[in-house]
Amino acid sequence: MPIPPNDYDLNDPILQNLNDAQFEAVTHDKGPLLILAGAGSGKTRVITRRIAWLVRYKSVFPSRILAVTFTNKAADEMRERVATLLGHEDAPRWMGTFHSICLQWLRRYAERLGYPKDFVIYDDRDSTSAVKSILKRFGLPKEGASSYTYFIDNVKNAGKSASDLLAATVRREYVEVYEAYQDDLKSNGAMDFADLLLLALELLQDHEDIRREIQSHFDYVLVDEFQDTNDVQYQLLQQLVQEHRNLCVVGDDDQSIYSWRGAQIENILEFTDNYPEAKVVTLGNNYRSTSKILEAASRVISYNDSRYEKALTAMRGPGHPVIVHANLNEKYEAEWVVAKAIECMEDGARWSDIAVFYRTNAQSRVFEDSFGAMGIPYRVVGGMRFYQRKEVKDVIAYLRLIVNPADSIALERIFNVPPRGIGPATIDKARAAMTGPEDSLLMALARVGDQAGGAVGKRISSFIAMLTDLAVKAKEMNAEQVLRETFDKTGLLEFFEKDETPEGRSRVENVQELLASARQFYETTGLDDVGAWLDKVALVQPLDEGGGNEAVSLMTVHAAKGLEFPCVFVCGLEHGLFPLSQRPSAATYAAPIGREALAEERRLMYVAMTRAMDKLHLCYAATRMRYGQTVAGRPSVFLTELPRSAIKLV
DNA sequence: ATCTCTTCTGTTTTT
DNA sequence: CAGAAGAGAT
Ligand SMILES: Nc1ncnc2c1ncn2[C@@H]1O[C@H](COP(=O)(O)OP(=O)(O)OP(=O)(O)O)[C@@H](O)[C@H]1O
Repeated sequence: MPIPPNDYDLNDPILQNLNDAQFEAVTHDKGPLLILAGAGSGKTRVITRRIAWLVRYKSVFPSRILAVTFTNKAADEMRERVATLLGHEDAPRWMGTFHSICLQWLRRYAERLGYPKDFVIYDDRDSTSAVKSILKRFGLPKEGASSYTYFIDNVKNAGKSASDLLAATVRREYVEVYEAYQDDLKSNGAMDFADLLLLALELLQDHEDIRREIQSHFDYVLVDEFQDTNDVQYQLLQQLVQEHRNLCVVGDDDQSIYSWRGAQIENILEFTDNYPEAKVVTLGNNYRSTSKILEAASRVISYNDSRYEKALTAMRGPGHPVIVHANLNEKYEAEWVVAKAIECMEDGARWSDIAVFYRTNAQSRVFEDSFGAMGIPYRVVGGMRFYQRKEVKDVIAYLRLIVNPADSIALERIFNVPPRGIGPATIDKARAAMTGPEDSLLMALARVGDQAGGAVGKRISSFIAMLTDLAVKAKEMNAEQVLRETFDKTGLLEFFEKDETPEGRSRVENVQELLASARQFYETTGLDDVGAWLDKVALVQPLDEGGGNEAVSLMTVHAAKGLEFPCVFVCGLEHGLFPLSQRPSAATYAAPIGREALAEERRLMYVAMTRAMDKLHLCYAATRMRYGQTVAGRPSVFLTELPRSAIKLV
């Protein structure tokens, strides 16, 4: 029985501290709902409260709500906030990224699509390896590998099939490589990130019974950061809510920063074309930033055309002006940031209130050095990702091969790590001996070994016996135990330990950390299945805990999306770096930047600036090391777009 | 097949 | 300046 509005208990934490527009959105009943609003206007607050409201006031079962977030971290945070409002037992179970949600469905239904239940997930490096081996097979130059990978990812994110491509004007070899790639992954029992979405969509579109089953699970679907969904994701949503149309999407077109991953701003701007009956709520108050910060950010984004203009009023006082500072080079820049960070701390901020943003991960190095030199705790969020490191990938490749022996990319990685007398020539033979999609590289290698006999044959058969043995044992073990057993049987850890260079030692540390992460996974989830841990490893990048809770955060602007900090530094504001130009040649620092690309860079700048609550610093360096060479830069256009009245040059 | 030394090549952004 | 890939020696 719905409670009439005047009976709402406004002291209920679920309904407290909401303005009229927010309240309206939170308590919207059935049917589509679009919340299109600027930065810091409380969009995430609305979506969180709305979930709680549905459960508490509409008696919706928590398990019948699906909430999609952009990152796993955002999902964790939302789960935590909803749990605070409702208690842990009433927090919805289905909260996560599109990828993690699709994976859960695919684990159940993969066989219906001709994939094994134990399929593995390829990251972009694995994809590139797969492409390279196809190029080799086709006799095409392997230099182009990344452009093929890029092409394949784009095509899949746009939801196009091979036949769509043939119609379009795409070079034939691209289509051929694309098709070979899909076939290879399938026969390897592997899916890449785009497949997780695309194949989940296929489940819903082509399998009536599965569609009904999944659709009947959810009464309400809510999506945060909707401006960064791609076509496939949007189609998934449309399938899910087909019957009840209870779809709530939340976003800001000015914060769309993932077009390179297929994100379509049109999804949010044209939402009402697909859902004409949608209720549209705009939130016009910014609660996060001081008015000077908001004024500066709003001015910058106003230089973009074709936006959906949203009035945004600062709810806070003027505060400090935005500080703009020029530096001699990137080292001075980092030192200036550290000095200013110390000032912030002396003014009462905690280290964790401070964040440093940059455009590219490579820039983090100097800041790490400078904060480290002053003994200030810091953590690098994202960055050179842990699970992508060579040694970590090697270890994981063993586990993948144990779970899924068809994974040829994993086998090619580790067949001779540590060296066991099986060389590239032998693997080439095995590859040539493969008979078709039903065959696997590992089986072919076994046959080659049998035929060869002698020393090589013996090495191969003992390698295969070892893997088989591990696979049998793994069924009875959790991930940590399998890792230890693998180290024991392969001598992998000793192999890494033999290298006593600093890099070698850090490799060993990373492998140890991997063990710890596997142990922690088992302790927190109770899942003793190696496959479950591999899924987690593929989808969730670890939050870098270096420096503990009380640490300055260093991250790319992309990683900062959705976050807020009292004290923010946006660094490297040079033409060619931020905005970044696509082809930075060695000689000239900056190439021309296209209009659309510049607009997206500007949105990125807007995201960066609007993360700041109290203090915002913008800085750049006159020269910077790039490719080991010092190059001169000039200030970013975005700096020239700042309003005089809100900034202070120091 | 393996090890070591040299060349080269390349850089957004992330699920 | 890396990190990967290639060449050449053992
Ligand atoms: N009605 C309100 N009264 C007071 N503070 C609010 C209100 N609504 C939101 N806030 C605060 O404003 C800040 C921004 O909220 P939130 O993160 O939900 O905004 P957002 O629209 O999701 O931001 P962005 O899109 O920039 O990530 C938060 O600190 C939140 O607690």
